[in-house]
Amino acid sequence: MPELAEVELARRSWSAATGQVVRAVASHPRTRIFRDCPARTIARRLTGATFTGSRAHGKRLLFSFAAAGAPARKRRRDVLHLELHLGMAGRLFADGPAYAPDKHDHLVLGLTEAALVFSDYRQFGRLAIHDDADPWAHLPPQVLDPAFTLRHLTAILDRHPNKNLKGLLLDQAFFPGIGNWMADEVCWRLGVFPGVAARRLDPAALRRVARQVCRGALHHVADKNHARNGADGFAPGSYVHRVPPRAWLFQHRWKPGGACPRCRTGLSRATVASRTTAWCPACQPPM
DNA sequence: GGAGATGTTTCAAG
DNA sequence: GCTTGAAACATCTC
Repeated sequence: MPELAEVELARRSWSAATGQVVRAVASHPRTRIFRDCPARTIARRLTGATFTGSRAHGKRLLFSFAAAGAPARKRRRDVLHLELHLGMAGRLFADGPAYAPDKHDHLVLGLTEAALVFSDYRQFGRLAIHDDADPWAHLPPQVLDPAFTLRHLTAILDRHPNKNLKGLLLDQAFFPGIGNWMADEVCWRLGVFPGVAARRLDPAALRRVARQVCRGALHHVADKNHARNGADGFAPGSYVHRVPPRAWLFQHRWKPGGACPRCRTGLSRATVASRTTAWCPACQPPM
């Protein structure tokens, strides 16, 4: 599930515990989640560390800690980061410090006043520990970054003239954070069949629509006024999961007999770029 | 029981 | 070298 907005929600669910100290780390050490970094390494490095902050980039999450025992004045040097990817079914949530881990809770950070949980029944998610000051220095610009310029996008399209639009949108090196439903949403708003080759696209229109969909997804799914932890009567740490409005393709793409919210034509479905893809045959005629 | 899944990596083939 | 496509991963839901 997790795309841009849900990753942001996941980040916020843990960030409420910023400032607390990790007292204990519990895990299911033999699961695939730990294929990049052994569970015991994570437990050893994080125990005693102070949770100092978090960032998200596309579908990646980075939680920063001040190492255990570092004098306060030196803490800026003794940073370590827990990087996390939610894969297909991973989720993060916070609970009380006495939380009892469930079957698929692969990592539980026991903090002073909360438990931070990474749960993932499919185990496509992954974890890693970084020591560099900025482990994300090499990542490409995000769609909503100022650096995601028309020139930047035009260069991508020029380099991959035969790649199709859907495949382009799903590539995290080009459009970090865009996943299957957001890719379909962009194609639909653009009025372009997802299988169309990059060389036939208008870079300015693609940039504008991709930014619209990213902004809209963050607004509708993870707006701070709606989705803050503890807001709307939800328990602290729980997910508050909104969905985009009915005018978005999102609301119709999985429904049997789902119709285009713009022209009411029945939606088509097929595999494009190896992923299930929905589009409107009238608004996005295959060319 | 079988198919498919809002993801990524790897590998083979064109 | 570049691109595409399929398989693999593990488990749940329909």
